[in-house]
Amino acid sequence: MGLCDNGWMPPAAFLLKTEPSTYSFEDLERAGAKGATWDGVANATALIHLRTIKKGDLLLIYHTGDEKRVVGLAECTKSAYPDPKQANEKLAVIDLKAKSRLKSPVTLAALKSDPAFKDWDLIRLSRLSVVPTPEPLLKKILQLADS
DNA sequence: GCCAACGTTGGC
DNA sequence: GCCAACGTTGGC
Repeated sequence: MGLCDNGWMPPAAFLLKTEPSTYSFEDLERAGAKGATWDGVANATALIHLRTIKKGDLLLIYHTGDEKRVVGLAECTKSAYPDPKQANEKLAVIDLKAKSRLKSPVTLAALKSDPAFKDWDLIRLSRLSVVPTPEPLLKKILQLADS
């Protein structure tokens, strides 16, 4: 007997990176309740993480480039599935909708300056675009965002 | 299967 | 604009 026989899993959290000039949190907000499909993830490691994202998981949206900061929260509305626009079965996407903008965005600099985050993949693997986010770190980020 | 060359991401 | 830190590709 496993502990998850009914298929329920507590919501996990992930950070998703995006270049805001390509697709921003504001774009996701404009998509409203119907949300959007998060596609374009091609990196093998990022895809492994993306495929573990389930409906109901919390998503931190991070802007790369000039901003380099966590700007908003979103929620997965459809667990990972093969990209319908791609022939390659390995490519996966999720659906998501915006939840809320962070009161005060959390900068990469702020995260780097806090030793609690030093082993986190966002810091360790700067090119990873889908970053699993352990609960304690999620809590810290949400605290920093409200301050 | 190794590795040199090249391409990409994203921070600096 | 540069480059570190990857990942990918293709010749051998």
